[in-house]
Amino acid sequence: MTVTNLLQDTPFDTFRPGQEEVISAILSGRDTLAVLPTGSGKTLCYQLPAGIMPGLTIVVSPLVSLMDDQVTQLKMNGFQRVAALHGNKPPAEKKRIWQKLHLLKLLYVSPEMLAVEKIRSQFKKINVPLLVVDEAHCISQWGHEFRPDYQNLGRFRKELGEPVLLALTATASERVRSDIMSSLNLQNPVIEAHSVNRENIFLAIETQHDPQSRQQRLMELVTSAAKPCIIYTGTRRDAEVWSSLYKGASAYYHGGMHAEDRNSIQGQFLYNEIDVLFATSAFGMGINKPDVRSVIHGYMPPSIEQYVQEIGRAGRDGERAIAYAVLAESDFVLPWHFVEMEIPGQKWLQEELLPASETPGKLEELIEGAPFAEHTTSLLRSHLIKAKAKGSERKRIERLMTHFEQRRRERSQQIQKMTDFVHAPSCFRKQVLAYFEEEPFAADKWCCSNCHPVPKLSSALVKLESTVGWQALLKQKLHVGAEQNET
DNA sequence: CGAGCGCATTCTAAAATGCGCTCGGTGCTTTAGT
Repeated sequence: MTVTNLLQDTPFDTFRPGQEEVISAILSGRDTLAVLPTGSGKTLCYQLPAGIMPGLTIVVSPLVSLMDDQVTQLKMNGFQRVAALHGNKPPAEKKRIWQKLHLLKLLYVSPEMLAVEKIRSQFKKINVPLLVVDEAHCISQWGHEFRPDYQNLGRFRKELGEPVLLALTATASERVRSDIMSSLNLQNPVIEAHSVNRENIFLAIETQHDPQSRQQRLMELVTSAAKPCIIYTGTRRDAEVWSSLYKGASAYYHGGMHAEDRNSIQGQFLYNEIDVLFATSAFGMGINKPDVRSVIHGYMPPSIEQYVQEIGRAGRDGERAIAYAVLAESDFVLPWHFVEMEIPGQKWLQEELLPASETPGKLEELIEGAPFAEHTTSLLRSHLIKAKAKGSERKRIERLMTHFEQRRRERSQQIQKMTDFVHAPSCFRKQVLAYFEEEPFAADKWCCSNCHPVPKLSSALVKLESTVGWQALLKQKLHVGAEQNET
């Protein structure tokens, strides 16, 4: 039986690029790292094997909303033996899932769920042939500081008896790939990687001296930009203020809002009731809106990876789009502040933490009052207070110091590379590809502001309707019936 | 680091200036049940 025959029981006729390779690798028992662009049907890569392999496939997913979306999509496609287990579920439903665990083929969970001892022990009792880590770049992007449970997935896998592992993501530099592989303990995995290059997105970057002129320029750009348009901001306040300053209809979106409001705004943007959205980096993961024509950055992302992820939300339909960044001097400072807030420096470690560890009770007091982000405080707490029973204190502090030093170095390098990137006079596309260690490529006319004059944002749409539009339309017609649900 | 806020100061007033303080991004979880 060939892998293609497996499509018989699905709504699909053919595989998209990469899917067949990934599925074959999994079915032959190989660990797989799949770096596939959004829109390439990543869900099928584990849905098919999960249906075939005996037992329960566990999918680790970063967001509750993402889990629920996937479950809804799969059920709509006729795949019923699937559920999501998370804290927003009413207790009665959670209980039902536990009782029917043996009837399920796919179960979505968060990494935090897997950190709960009682939950892990339940999973250890059943047969788990395949463990999937969706949006696997989170291991590297969030796992070190923000969501440390991402670092424990490797241990969880070992506890389950080393099931086959599939790591899925849309963007992963060499650094992120090796981070994923070492964290999940992937031995000699099959790597199915496709280019991060998005030929249809024009890259433009400019720097204004002061925040006022940036704000003014940003407003001009948003006004003339082809819609729908996402404007990424560095702070929640900027998202709110700029949204109120913008003359047309717009909305804002950030992590400090109530879930209902976030859902409602997201829905309105998805269904074109709002075509201008000012958002922090909270917006985007798992959002599949094909026709976003412009992504405008009013802040500098802390890494090239994050920049690529955010601009990648434009032009998913393959038609032309523009990614525009308008930066101000102050933007180059903000990411350094987040490093300061999350990773204790040598000075604090040497002059505060080390002396405090000599006096009983002083350590707790120092950690609770430390000037760091909440998740950093809890990391210090769990490493130095809760873990007190084992090992010498001095040794544990020294290990932490080495760890923090390395993390500061890594984060600093990412920020520095991003800063160098926006200032460089050479082709932005070539720079991005070089960062991802891909072959150099410069698009003919639709490339970047260092290669060509920036086209008028609104012209993107016009051009598409007259020239590229009919081709896309034809392609769509020819593929009717073969379309897969994007996940 | 630096933007933005409240507050005090400042030539009897009013608006402007300056000081010190605060804040700045991403999300998950606390199984159930007599």
